Formats: sequence, structure tokens, C-alpha cells
Amino acid sequence: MGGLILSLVEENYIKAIYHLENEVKGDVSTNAISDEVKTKPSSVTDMVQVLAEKDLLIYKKYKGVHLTKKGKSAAMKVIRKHRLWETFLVEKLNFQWDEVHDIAEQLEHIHSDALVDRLDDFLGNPEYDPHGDPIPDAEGNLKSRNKKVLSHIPENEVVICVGVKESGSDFLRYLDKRNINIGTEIKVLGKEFDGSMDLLVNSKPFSVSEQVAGNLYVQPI
Amino acid sequence: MGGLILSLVEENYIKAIYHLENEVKGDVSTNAISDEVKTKPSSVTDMVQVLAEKDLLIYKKYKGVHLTKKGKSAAMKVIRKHRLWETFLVEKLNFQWDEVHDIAEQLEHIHSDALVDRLDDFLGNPEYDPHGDPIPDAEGNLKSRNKKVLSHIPENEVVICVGVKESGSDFLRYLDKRNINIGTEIKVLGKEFDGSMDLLVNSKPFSVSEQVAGNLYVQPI
DNA sequence: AATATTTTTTAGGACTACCTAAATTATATG
DNA sequence: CATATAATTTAGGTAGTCCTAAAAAATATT
Ligand SMILES: [Mn+2]
Ligand SMILES: [Mn+2]
Ligand SMILES: [Mn+2]
Ligand SMILES: [Mn+2]
Repeated sequence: MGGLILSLVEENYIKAIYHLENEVKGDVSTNAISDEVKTKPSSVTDMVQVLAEKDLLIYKKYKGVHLTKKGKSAAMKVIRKHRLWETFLVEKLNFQWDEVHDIAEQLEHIHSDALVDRLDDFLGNPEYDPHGDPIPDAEGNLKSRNKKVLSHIPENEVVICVGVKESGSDFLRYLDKRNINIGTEIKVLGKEFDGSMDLLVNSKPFSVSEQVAGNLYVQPI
Repeated sequence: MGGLILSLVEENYIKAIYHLENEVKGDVSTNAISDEVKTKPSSVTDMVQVLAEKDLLIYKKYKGVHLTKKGKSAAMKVIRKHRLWETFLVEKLNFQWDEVHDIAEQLEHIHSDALVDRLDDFLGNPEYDPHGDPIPDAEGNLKSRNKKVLSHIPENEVVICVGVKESGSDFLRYLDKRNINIGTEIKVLGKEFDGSMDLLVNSKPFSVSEQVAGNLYVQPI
């Protein structure tokens, strides 16, 4: 109950593995983890053995890794903190949505259940972070929205932007410059041969590349 | 400019040494530091050599240590963060003043100048933290108040409580229970043979031990 | 199926921050 | 001032996390 404390590094591995599990089918590979946490594969092998020892994940040599219940719950706690802090930074400290990730990477490792709960209340128990990602509740439950990637939306459908897939600074600032935000209404006018899409954004015609269309989450109106 | 990054442990040593310099006359001793940071003296010897190498302090074997300008400035940054976060926790998240220190011990190590500045603004640029300690400004300047320890106040003088010397939980909760807070008006009625003092607190007679009187900072009205 | 390539692990270190025990220097006491 | 005591440093080690290079296993290609 309650008192499991992981090191900053352990938390980063657990979070990375959690995110990777949602991207690949089976177990998560050593190389994938090493990409995500920016260490060498041999370091990953070291660390997954430590994490397996702590029952945070199941590790089979050469076969990869998957989180246990305990590991998933630890991941959710970190992700909850990350997204709450990002929300705080944007809602209360007036940061832009492209500025908050790195700071939240630090804040997510602060250990205090009381702090997280009070922060949550202070923010009005938000359901989504500034990038449209859902914020787990105190029990680690995620409410998932049936969002779709913009590039999968057929012609003439009207949707609203609800999030971004990869929230890199460059991409977020691109959206800012075009006044595309969470909540922005988008009508799909048509698709071009190169995957780019012709849209009506804020009632003005606008085209986006395949890459941009593939990074925007939208929801039917 | 700006980009000096110290490890969490280094920051704790620098902060400890800064606080000790304000308590003792000459250089700060190895043993004093080891008490403050809760490591063994031999570990302190290791670390002060590292910090001396980084020009954060001057170390003379067997003679102790004192911070350089660079070291003092690093200390002020950490203290500024600590006290701003404590203020945030009390003012915005409704923590009690005895609950915030340990959380601030973690938050003070978050590295982001933008975050600190915005937090400062969000809090309305407070001058004092919940324990009455002054908050350094962004340049590291401390405005010091001419506060006195309650036990040094002569009979019949009326003062207000402006802070506490040692802000341990037990002491703070003792004050809470007696409705003594920052801003509370105190009249000194007399002193007893054992160092205890008879007071008028919130217009009601109240006696405090020598220890309590020696831990309360007050200011003439 | 044999071989080439890629992935993963192992072996052996490095670095930070800590520790214990022993040696050294400083200080206090008779 | 000589000696006992206290403070400090040195020597040698540990734990956590990372690394490079080499070995082993898995996978892909012919
Ligand atoms: Mn983020
Ligand atoms: Mn986010
Ligand atoms: Mn404090
Ligand atoms: Mn304080």
C-alpha cells in the first residue's frame, strides 16, 4: 500500500515501457527501450533485471519485457503527475503548450501523494492535459476518448481537434502559428495524391501535409 | 551565463553550508556539515573537494570551508526555490505550514529559471515564506528584517510574531494549537526564573517555556 | 539449411555519492 | 609542554547507473 518509492531512473524506464506497450503488439524490446530512455541497450539489460527483481515487469532473456500490474500502476502514477504538472504550468503559470514537457519531466518525479491530490483539486480535477492526453485518476484509471487521427477522416466530415500524437516543440509551434488548438473546428475538404489534406480551419481554407494530418487527433463533432 | 547545473546532492551541500555560515563565526567545519546533510564526515571531505574544484567554495584541509561568490549565488537560488514552493504549497494548495518543508526539499531541485520566475509572479512576488523567512529575489538579494527572538524582548513591550527559528513540525503544531501564527500580537508580561515567559497572546494570558520563547521571531509593533 | 545481419547479453570498467576503519592533525587538559 | 581526546582525512569498498567491446542468440537472406 502506498509506499513504493522508485528512483528517478527507474520511473523513467517504467514510463517508457508503458508507452511502448501501447505502440507495439507483444513484448517491448531492449532496443526500443534504449531508444526511448536514451541509453545503450546494454544498460537497458541491466535495468530491466533490476525492475524484474522488483516485480515491476516480466523479463525473458532475448524475448523482451512487459509490465506487471504493479509496474503499470507505477507508470500511471508517474504519467498522472506529468500531465497534472503540465496542466498546472499552462493553466496557472501561463506557459505555452510547447514549453511544458521538459519541466514536467522533472516535476513528475516528486514523491508526495498529498501533493498530487491537492494539485489535482487545485486544477479542478482536469481530465485532459494541454496536449489532449487523458490524466489518470488517483486510482490510475484512464478514460479514453474515441479520438481519430485527422488523416483517417473522410471528405466533408467536420471534426474538432482534441489532441496531438507527438507533442514536439516544432510541431506545437507550427500549430500555434496557424491558430490550430485543442477545440479548433476542422472540416475536411479533400485529400491529395501526396497524403496532404485540404481543410477548412477556423472557416478558412488551409492545407496540411501528410505528416501534420497524421499527428493531429480529432473527434467527430 | 545562467547555465550552472548542480546535482541534487551538490545543491544540498551548498545550501547546508550557506545556512551554517550564518550560524558560526569563521569557516564551516566538516562535522557541522555532516550533521546538517546527514552523511559521515568522510563523505563530506569527499564532497567539499568536488565543490572546491567547481569554485563553489574554498576548502583548506583541516580548516573548514566557506562559500565563494559563486557558491553563495547557487545557495540563494536553491533557497529562493525552496521558499517559493513552500509559499505555493500553503497559499495555493492549502497545506499547513508544518507540512510543506519535506515536499519543498524535493521541489527546490527542479531546474528551470522560467518556472521559478513565473511561480514568483503567480504568488504575487511574496517577500516571506510561510515560516517568516525572507525569499531571495531573482538576483539573490535578501531583504532582512530586524526581527528579534522573543526571549530578548523586555517586559511590557508589545510585538508581533514574524517567524520561527527552527521550523520543526512539532514546534509548528504546538503554535497552531495555541493560535500563535505569523502576525499574532504578543505582549510580554514578565519573565520567570526558569526562562519561561508570561505573555498576553490574542489578549489572553499565556506562558511559554524558554525553549519556545527562544524559537519565536518577533518585531516591535 | 547455411550464412549474414541484427539484436541482445555478458564482461569489464567508469563515475557519483556513500560507508567503515585506520591514520593523521588539531585542540584541550593536566 | 606532553598527552589525551576530538576532528578530519585517507584508504579501500559498495551500490546504482551508465559505457564499450566482445560473445551469444535470434532473425533474415540466399
Ligand atoms: Mn509531456
Ligand atoms: Mn502532455
Ligand atoms: Mn523549509
Ligand atoms: Mn520555510
